[in-house]
Amino acid sequence: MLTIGALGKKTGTKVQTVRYYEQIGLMPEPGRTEGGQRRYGDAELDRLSFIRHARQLGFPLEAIRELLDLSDNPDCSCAEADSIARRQLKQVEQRMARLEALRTELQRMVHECSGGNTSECRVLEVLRDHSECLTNHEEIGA
Amino acid sequence: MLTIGALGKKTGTKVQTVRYYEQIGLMPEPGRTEGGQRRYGDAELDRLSFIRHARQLGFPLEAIRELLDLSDNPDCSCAEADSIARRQLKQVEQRMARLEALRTELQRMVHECSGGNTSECRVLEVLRDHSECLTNHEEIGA
DNA sequence: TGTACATGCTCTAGCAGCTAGAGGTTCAAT
DNA sequence: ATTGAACCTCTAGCTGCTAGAGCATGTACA
Repeated sequence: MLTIGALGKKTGTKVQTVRYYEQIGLMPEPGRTEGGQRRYGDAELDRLSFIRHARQLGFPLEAIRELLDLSDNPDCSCAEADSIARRQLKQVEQRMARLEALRTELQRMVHECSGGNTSECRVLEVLRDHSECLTNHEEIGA
Repeated sequence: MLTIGALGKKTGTKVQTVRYYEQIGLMPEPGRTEGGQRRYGDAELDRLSFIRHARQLGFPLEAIRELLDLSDNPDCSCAEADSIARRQLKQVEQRMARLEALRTELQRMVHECSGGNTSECRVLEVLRDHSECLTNHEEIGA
């Protein structure tokens, strides 16, 4: 039986995060000691490992919830899990493409900066005038 | 003189967002009509364009605050603006490297999935067992 | 001049996915 | 019995917005 701290250590999860997962229903309510402390077994360890691994791959918690459901029903078709993964892959590819464009623009800004004072700083100039940009980087935040 | 809605339209910013920028001190308090509605001039238009452009390039609001300060003092050395841009470039490059690793892993998951039921789904298997991963993707969220 | 109605106002709460802290309790070792 | 680390709950905060309630203003048209 593991304490919440031990569970956290084994999975690389902060204690608060484990409790948070419980709160939003991603982790089950565990057993408790007489004094009210959480104790975890192997099933919970596996589940949390699954969650953390999926998080490392960038899956949002809602997708992980679905994946856990699928994983709990071994007779379901795996098509759905596959489509969740494909969706995630697509997102990653989109973000990469966007970052690529940003990198190009930032490199250009930085390389052209000659080091005078701010009145002739290329970095600030480019920010002031969007038309100086070569690439499209319309959407914010992706 | 522009209403907040017109300003938003010109810069691709939602009205709420403009007010938010004012609230956190990134945009100045504008003049008001007798009835209390905000009215903006060209200086504010330029400032908001600057902010939005920097956001599109992924700069966090705090960095933008610094860049605006620098931009307001044309005699300062541009070294600082340069270093902010370099920092941002570095972050973009780090994120790209991370996404690259994730993409590889997700591609592998997806390509190996043969389409049976979930008990033998590669997607779920990989998530269950981290040791199946080829790449390191330790940190979450980057 | 009246009236419709788009747009404006403030205030509060919510999103993801945690993280940190206050103030108090339990557990395990000595 | 006592210490001290680790646990408990609860609340609030982070980034960068976004949405909605409930009301006021501004403008165009008849």
